[in-house]
Amino acid sequence: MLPVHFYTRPDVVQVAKDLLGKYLVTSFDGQLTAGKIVETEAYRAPDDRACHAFGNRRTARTEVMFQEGGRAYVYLCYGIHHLFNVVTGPEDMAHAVLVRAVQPIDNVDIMLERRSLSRLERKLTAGPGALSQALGISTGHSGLSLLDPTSNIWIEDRGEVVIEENIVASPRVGVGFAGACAVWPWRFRIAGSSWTSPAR
DNA sequence: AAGAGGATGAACT
DNA sequence: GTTCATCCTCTTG
Repeated sequence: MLPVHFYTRPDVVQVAKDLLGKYLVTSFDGQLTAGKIVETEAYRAPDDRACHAFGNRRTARTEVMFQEGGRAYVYLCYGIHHLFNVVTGPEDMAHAVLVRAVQPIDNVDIMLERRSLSRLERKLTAGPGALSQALGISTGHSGLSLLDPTSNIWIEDRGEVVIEENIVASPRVGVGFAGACAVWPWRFRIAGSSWTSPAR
């Protein structure tokens, strides 16, 4: 389990890069599933228009983003998809990292069943809605601590190092509404990974 | 109280 | 490449 100071650093862009190669793990009803994080995006209030907490506006939904780093922020997108984010930064800095894709690692059969798929293919966990479904994460888990030993969701360092040269940066996906912020290169992928989401 | 729109994915052509 | 499912959240009145 990653220590609290990994999450509370003030530079959310750096945390988004550092999450590449870490392992996102869930354990619900004794069913443990895990995937290696291969794609992330950074979101940063108050100056980032694409961030739900743009302008440091607090709502019931975004309140968790203002808490100290190390919690899950999960919200519903397009009425269907549950998108998993990691809250970062100290308290009152509404920063978060969206996990956009993982490589399936542990108990792939359980993930396949949750996604109603019969064989291992990229769409099992490529895309933020897809990986949340594969790992069993939903909006009901928003606000959960990733540091509490009794938590059902946490992130592990399994000793893998992704060097800067192997990180591909590009503009974030689906944020065309965000004006000038839309071109900020805050989407990060592990170079050469075949498990990242399709570019748009 | 009502309406608009979204950090997507799947199934089409 | 295009369409559309589907519902919560936020804005406006």
